[in-house]
Amino acid sequence: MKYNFAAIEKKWQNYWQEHKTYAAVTGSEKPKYYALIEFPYPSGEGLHVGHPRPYTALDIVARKRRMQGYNVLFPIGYDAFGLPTENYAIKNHMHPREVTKRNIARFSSQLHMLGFSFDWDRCVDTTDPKYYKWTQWIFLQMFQHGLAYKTKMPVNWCTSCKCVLANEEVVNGVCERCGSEVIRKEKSQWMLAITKYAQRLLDDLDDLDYIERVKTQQRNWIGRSTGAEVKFATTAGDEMVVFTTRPDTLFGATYMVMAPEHALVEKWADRLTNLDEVRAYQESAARKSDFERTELAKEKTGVELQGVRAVNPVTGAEIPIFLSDYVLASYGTGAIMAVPGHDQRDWDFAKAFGLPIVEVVAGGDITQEAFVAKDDSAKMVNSGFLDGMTVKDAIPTMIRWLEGKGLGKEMVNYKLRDWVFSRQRYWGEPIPLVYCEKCGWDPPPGDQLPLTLPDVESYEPTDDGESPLSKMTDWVNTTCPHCGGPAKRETDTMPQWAGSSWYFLRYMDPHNDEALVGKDAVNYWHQVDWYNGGMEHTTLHLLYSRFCHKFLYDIGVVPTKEPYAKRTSHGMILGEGGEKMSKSRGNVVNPNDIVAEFGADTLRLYIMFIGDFEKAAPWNATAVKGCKRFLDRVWNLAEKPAQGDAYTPANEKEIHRTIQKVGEDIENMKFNTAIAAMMSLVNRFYEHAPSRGDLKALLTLLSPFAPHICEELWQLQGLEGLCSQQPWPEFDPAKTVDSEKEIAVQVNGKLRSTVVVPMDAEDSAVVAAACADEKIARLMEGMTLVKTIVVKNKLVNLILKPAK
RNA sequence: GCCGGUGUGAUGGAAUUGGUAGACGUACCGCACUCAAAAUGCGGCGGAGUAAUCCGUGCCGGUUCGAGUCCGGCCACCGGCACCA
Repeated sequence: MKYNFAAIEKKWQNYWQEHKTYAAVTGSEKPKYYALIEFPYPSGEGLHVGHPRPYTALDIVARKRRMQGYNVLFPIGYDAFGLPTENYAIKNHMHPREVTKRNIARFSSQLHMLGFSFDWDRCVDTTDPKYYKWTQWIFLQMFQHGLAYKTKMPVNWCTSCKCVLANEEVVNGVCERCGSEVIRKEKSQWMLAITKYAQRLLDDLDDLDYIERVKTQQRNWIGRSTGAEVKFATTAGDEMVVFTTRPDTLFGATYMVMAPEHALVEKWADRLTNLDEVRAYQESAARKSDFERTELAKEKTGVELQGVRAVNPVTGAEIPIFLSDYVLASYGTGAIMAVPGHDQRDWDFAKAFGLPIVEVVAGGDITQEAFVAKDDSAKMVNSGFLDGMTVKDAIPTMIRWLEGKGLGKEMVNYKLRDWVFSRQRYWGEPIPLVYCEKCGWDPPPGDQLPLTLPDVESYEPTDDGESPLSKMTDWVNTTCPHCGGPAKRETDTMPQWAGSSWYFLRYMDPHNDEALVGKDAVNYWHQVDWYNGGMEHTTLHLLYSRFCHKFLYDIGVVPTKEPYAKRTSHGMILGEGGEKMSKSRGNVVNPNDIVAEFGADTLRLYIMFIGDFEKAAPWNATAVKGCKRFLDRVWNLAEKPAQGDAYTPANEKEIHRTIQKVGEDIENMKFNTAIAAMMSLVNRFYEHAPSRGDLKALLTLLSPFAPHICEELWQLQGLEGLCSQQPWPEFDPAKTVDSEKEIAVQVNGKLRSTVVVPMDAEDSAVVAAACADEKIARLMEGMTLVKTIVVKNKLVNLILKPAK
């Protein structure tokens, strides 16, 4: 009989679904294991061949854990709010809800087709009111705990999406999603105070089992720097507060710079003799997009605030104050002390504006460029009481001096900004707050959640920058829950990342209407044991969800500080030419086509065999055949019942080794070499006919990778139960070793021959065997053996010198 | 500019972490089966050389009995951050 993959795969998928073979059981006596993949955004295009890579990898892990006796939670769901769906709906005059429904149905059937062992009863959909009730609930909790606040601020505005973006969503000055220009716009926005968690998000990384590049990327994004806050007196009376990482260079501060948006400018407006010039500069800076600001980075621009001067607290000198957009309003205090001798940006500005440059750290040539010492052992000069000290000592000395005078203190700053949490679009969770002129912001009357998304006539984004919901006056106008007076609902919706910040908790208890997750469930499942996802989410979803989880920990909803114990990441599947797969390049491979031609098991196998799991790998249409051939060979070996449940002596050692190799490789995500090992075993079975016991071992090892064919062959062998429910096979280390070993013989470090010696042979015996070798004996003629190096069971190196 | 990563046959990639470079697969070549082709099975496959041998893991140098692996200096490509004081 031929290997009829289509029929076999259908048969077993139906069987698993009917029997709920992969259902997770909350409260089971077995040890629990929670394996998680990032739930997909159900786009209109359906799955492409990149999706199954992480899915298959963790499916393999989940299946192996089940065989190892764990109660496994391996769930799936849909992150379905978001712009692509909304844009599609607008274009095709459909309701986003309908588009979402259709896309989810398509994704579901494709995921079923690939035979993943998801617990489908736990499927979630972020756009389901029963789900987003709890997304809204979390937001309200944050609001009530002072972590959500509304403020008018310059935000990133995508000119095409007509929507605000988080910093994390702006890439090289353009919209991460559509690539359009992003400009700065003053808007009143809901914010989440993720910065309050910056230190914890940083510290707790240390104990997590995340791959290193994820940790460093998050650390860089959080961007902690230590230094001091310093107060400068001004001739206007107000203090100017700056942040600096180099308080040791205070003697070299020859001027001050404030961000163009700095609040003191307004306060000092009356005193400024060049107010028109200042206003003009402010306006030109405000008009610049982020992109332009960074583009023009080389040329420093600015304007002096004439009429007010600052006083350097250590030199007592009056120094000028400038506005310049190289100082960012959103970092530190929005103002700096400029030390042109030792900061290149300050140096550039000082040169452009003819300002004095003073050397306070010795070792460079400040007439040529700013001197930024590579280490902190450089010596202070022109710095009064710091003279002669190293930079290392001068920093704390200066901080203590400032503290003593009440002029400053030690200070920590982060690059991380608060999370802009409103979007002016329709297809998102409504923010459940109402505004009353008298009472301010409050949860809606009756505090009833979910606050469902009303149907509107048009989903089009508006040109005035307001959400489409703002046009729904019936819905917008409501009553104040405090005073009963007229109030208005918030019309912005939440960003895409809201629903995905906590979905892993919902999987633990997806049908609970009383709580976002029940105590029993969360105490049982605890946290995700292994989470795999894309690097592109490192500073977005992954950081947001850690923040969200820490907040839920603080209010007692979850028992762990961190959501994910382990985080790994997969490389992208590229098109045949090594370029990214995309519709416009026309190089997208549709998994349906591969499944139709070769079957799901072949696709799963190939996508895991394609290369190093962590690295990008180009798709190769002809190489898929190799995996199909392998399964054909397995089929031909095992389709007819074999005899004998013991391992065949000829195959035994190879089987034990393969069990060890496959088991270890799965744990280390080296799926490609695990498959190579099984291919080798099958090649051996073609030389030495396998017993039924040999085949059992092969089928159980292979079943996490290619579950359908293994289940079928298990049955054809007349074996009991399901292959996928067998215990994971054990290996005996003693049976993996050879009795004899071929070792390399080197002469003066070069490979010259090989000899076979008994395992663990004595060094002297190895040397003797080597010298007895014909080729070696020839090389030794007329030479003296001066030294031998023996590496047990590996090689022997003979050092020879010409005999004199 | 700063921080990561990568560089191995025609090709995707292996290499017990300093110990026989190229496992496994693809492509290609040969043989068997076939009228023939496909499929399948078996064998070959880094380069040069008839051979003995020599050369070979981006480039240059070093450490070592021994380097794809460690160190120093370059080059190329990929990713992240980027006027963060």
